[in-house]
Amino acid sequence: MTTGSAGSTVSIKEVAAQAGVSPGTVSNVLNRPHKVAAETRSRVEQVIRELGFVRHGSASTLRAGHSRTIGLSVIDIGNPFFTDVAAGVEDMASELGYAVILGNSSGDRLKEERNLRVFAEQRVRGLLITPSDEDPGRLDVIRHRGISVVLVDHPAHRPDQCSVAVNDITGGRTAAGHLLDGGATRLSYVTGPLTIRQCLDRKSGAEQAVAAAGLDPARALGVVEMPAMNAKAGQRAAEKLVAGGRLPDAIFCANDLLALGLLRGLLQAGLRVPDDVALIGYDDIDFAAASAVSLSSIRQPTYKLGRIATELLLDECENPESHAHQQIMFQPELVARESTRHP
Amino acid sequence: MTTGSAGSTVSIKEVAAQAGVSPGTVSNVLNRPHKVAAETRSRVEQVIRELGFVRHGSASTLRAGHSRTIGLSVIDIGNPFFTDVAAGVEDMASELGYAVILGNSSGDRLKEERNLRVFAEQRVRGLLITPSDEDPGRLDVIRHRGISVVLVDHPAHRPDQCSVAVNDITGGRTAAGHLLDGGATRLSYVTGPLTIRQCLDRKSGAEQAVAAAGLDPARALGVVEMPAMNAKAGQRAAEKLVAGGRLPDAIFCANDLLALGLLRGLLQAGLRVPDDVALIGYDDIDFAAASAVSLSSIRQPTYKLGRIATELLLDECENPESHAHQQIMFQPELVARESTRHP
DNA sequence: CAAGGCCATTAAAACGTTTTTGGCCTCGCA
DNA sequence: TGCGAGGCCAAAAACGTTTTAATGGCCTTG
Repeated sequence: MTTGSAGSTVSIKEVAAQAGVSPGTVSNVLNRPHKVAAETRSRVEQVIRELGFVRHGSASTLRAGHSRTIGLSVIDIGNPFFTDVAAGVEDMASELGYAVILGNSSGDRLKEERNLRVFAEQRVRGLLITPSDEDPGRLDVIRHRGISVVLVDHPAHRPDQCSVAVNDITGGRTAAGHLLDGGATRLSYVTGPLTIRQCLDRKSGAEQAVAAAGLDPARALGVVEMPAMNAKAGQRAAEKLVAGGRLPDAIFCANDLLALGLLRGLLQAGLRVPDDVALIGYDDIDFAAASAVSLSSIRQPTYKLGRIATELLLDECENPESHAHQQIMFQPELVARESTRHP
Repeated sequence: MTTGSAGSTVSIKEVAAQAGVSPGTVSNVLNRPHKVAAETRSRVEQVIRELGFVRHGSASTLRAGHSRTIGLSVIDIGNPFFTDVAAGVEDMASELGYAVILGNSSGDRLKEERNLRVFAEQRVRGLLITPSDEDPGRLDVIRHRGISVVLVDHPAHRPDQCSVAVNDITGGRTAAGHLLDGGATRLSYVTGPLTIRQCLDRKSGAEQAVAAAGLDPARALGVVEMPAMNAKAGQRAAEKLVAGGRLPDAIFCANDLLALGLLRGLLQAGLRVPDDVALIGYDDIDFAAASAVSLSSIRQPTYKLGRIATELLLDECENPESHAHQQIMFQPELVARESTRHP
């Protein structure tokens, strides 16, 4: 008999009665075990097990003023990048005893607002968010409630704010530099909307690399801007490039989904990768290594991003006085595979 | 001035005072708008907006006895299959005003238990779970708390339980049948652990198809069982098959991740797909269509699975008396692409 | 004109914890 | 033996909402 009776939920009071102590003592066993005598403690713990007591999180939140949940708002849970981040968040949160409420905005501002509202209602202890645009106002209404916010995959512009990001300029420079190292002189950058910071930064990096190679970015770096960042858009980009004639020597895609679609389009058009055209993606998602011509990419520490962001957030929540805000910037890493194999 | 003053959180009492009504009336405006006079209602709503009031979810949960969150426990959030399901759950829950707490077990039973505990603490209104094994006992401790459970991608064995699943036997039969239709006579089934129900059911289906074609399953259907179900395992399976000589005419993989890895392994070994060997996967994840040789697959209504499961769950929670338990079984669908193009 | 019924609202209790305050008991020391 | 200190625990208030029972006013009806 290790579970309580069916259907009913057992409260701290019943545990207290059964153990012959007061509810306050049971609460202490739960939250400040060191403050209660060893013998009493073990007796209470025994009863807790016997009755199958589990704390009522809402009552706890109500009285304590804060919950043990954090909110995670991402732009596209279907993108393996965010999935990996979410896995990191979930693991770290779980280790620290927190639950994660997931909000997926799908890039829709209305959905994002609705999610923020839910987070506010749930009185999440803190919020992890990859903002879908640069508007800081929406976050203020959360912050004004006293909820800490950590930006994920987005550098904070203000010092009173933690953030965890990866240097996209370096990444863009590395990717383009790698293509140039392979002998390419005419590059294309296939990207999603340039209103997205990541896309824009990677473009800047690529331009830097082109300039550093003594070329004129305006001539040597064509830009193909697609409305979406998935495989379908990548394939359309390939068709566009092929139809336009005068293919570049090498192509840099703003993410791997685009690159995989592009790869397929190129192969279907009878082109060889990397012989006719080299190709590099971004994110190094699992599928990059598994595609027919394995895809070179720029690896980001996604899982780690999620873990660290969670750690920062909970440190800020639990130790507000000693907490030092940090804007962490990781460096991405080149992963060279077949799609950019140099001749 | 549409937001309340910074730092402090405004309660229902302050709204009541400001609007010149009692807290109970404000609560009624929130929960039973029809019970309050139109004029009073609009006045209260006005004040709510002005003060930026948002309901304290925990207080509400505590008093009302149930929350507006549901738990979602999946086996591997990194698998696009589950990601799609999660997206469906999240969308439907959000539409119905519920938040989703995500739990990822990574196939680890301990993590699953920990997640269930968190769900219990949070007093989730209901639970969606893809059980990682057949043990029903773990769920009983949740159900005994009065929390409704809907099984996802797993048929319920009991009539007092909702479930949403896809017929894996039909799927296996369809996949193998398609390969046989293409002229194959020697098949291989590359699968994850056969302790996983889905893997086993798909195998049964494949055996049925082979038998229906007048062949002996024991001879015509080789089975390659891998410990994992990702691309890496698929590639190793390819190496295994190639090294073993005597390749099959066609290969059926228990999921697309395996198939994509296998595809790469075959191509690297200089084999042509589908000319030398045909290949079909399972799940029809996005990447299946984007691989160099586009992958035939068995499509499951994943997103819909998530939506319907959520709908069933919340109907059960909100209308316990009128709710009729349902065990829904969808039929999967063949998606033929290049990897099984018949000569 | 009085009685009864209906409607909108209020007052107050309750949900299950946490936390503060204070009291008892024991132990050590003078 | 007396006193102070400190450890352990009990009692009670408080968190913000929901909900039930009660109240008051107004309208209808006899």
